[in-house]
Amino acid sequence: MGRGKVEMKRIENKVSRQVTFSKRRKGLLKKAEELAVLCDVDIGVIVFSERGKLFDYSSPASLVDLIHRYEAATNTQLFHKEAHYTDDHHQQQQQQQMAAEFSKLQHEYQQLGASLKTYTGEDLSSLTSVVELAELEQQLESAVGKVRARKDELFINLTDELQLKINENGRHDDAAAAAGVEAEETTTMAEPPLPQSPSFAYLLAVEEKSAASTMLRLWPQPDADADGGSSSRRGLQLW
Amino acid sequence: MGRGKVEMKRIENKVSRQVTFSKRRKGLLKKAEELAVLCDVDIGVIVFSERGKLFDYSSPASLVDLIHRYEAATNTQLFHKEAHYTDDHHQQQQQQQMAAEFSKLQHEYQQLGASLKTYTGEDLSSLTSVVELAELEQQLESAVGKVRARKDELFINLTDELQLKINENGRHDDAAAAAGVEAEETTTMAEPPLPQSPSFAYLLAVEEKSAASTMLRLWPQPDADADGGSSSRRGLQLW
DNA sequence: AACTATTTATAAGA
DNA sequence: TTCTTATAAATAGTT
Repeated sequence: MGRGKVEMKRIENKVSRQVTFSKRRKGLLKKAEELAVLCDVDIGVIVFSERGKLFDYSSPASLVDLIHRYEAATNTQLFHKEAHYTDDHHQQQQQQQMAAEFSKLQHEYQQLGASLKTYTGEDLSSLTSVVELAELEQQLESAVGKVRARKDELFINLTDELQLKINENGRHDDAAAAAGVEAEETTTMAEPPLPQSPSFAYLLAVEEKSAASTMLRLWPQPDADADGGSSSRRGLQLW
Repeated sequence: MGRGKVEMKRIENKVSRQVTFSKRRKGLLKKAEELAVLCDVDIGVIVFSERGKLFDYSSPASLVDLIHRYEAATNTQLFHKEAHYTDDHHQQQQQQQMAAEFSKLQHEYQQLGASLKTYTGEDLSSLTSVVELAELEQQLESAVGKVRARKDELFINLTDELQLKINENGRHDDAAAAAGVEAEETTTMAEPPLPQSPSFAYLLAVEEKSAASTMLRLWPQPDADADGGSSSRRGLQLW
């Protein structure tokens, strides 16, 4: 409809193209409006110019509504709306699971804390019977035994090392009685009296406080058994 | 363009309207395509018939892409896409924070567990010096003292209650030596021998296991002091 | 942007 | 629906 037929291909002349775009765009939107009015239907038109400028028409509904209708009609929305929903859902599930684990861990943490307080004797309210208390007492004594054993082990290693050093230096032949007695605590047998050196004396002074609580202890089996017949665990302790 | 002019208003005749819709819709889409081709632009057309049927045209991009471009150009997308983004972002932050707290709690939980193992004597590897071990020993002994005190307190309460019941019943004048000895553990002084009753005997049997570990204990001050000079805490224990 | 020759779209009828 | 056709409308090329 013009002075000549136009080939249905891109107009290479830029000016012509832009002019045509302007004319035909106007015509398109007019046609769209006519169709919408005459036939009472929903129409939306989106046009982007070469430079990216937006021209649109929609009636009677808004283009946004039309887009939603379009998404609903084609399930195109899956590409972002439902994808988002899926992500959300997944994320929510993860978060809920993490919250549950968090809560669980929190509970266990509190339980552990309570156990520790019980073990420290700081809070014994969870133990209501004499039996329970006695069991805890046993456990604690078992722990004391282990700690003491380890301590003595370390202590003896230290003294041995010192002995070695002293022997290498080839001096210090004084008789040191007190140190020997304290070391006997765990070995329960006589060791050669340890020579006294300035550094060794310092160590003994540091340990004197704890060593003083375990001067003499005798019993059939020093094993730290968790439970069982405690009737066999009898002995004599002097401290 | 037809046999007569048409008024720009809804065509009331249904058939005419539908026919016109069909013709003009085709024309509109054709015009849209021509515009897109001739002018090399992006065009999208959405048409819903009265009955809701969708007719669309888009070129060269897909309608979905056009819709995205439309959303981008108008910020219409804020209505759901960006809202979703905001939610996501917020949710992610929350989740990260929770993850951080979870990790922290997990660490603290493990620390507590290690403390407990240390306290139990189960794992003393964290204590490398004799001094540390000696301190733990002291703490444990303090704990033992507290537990023992609590146990004895409970025990004495029990025996007192029994005594009361027995006195109310006004019978049973047998001499019960063993029970008396066990009660002495904490009181450290002679109490009148407790009369023996069937229920009391039962209780003693229940407690015998724990009571067996503290048959006789003598020392200047039975206080369970946390620290201080332990040089004064000496005594004799037979169990 | 206006003009106008011409093409195209389409209303009405079949 | 589709075809026909008279005619309204759109628009290419010109000014």
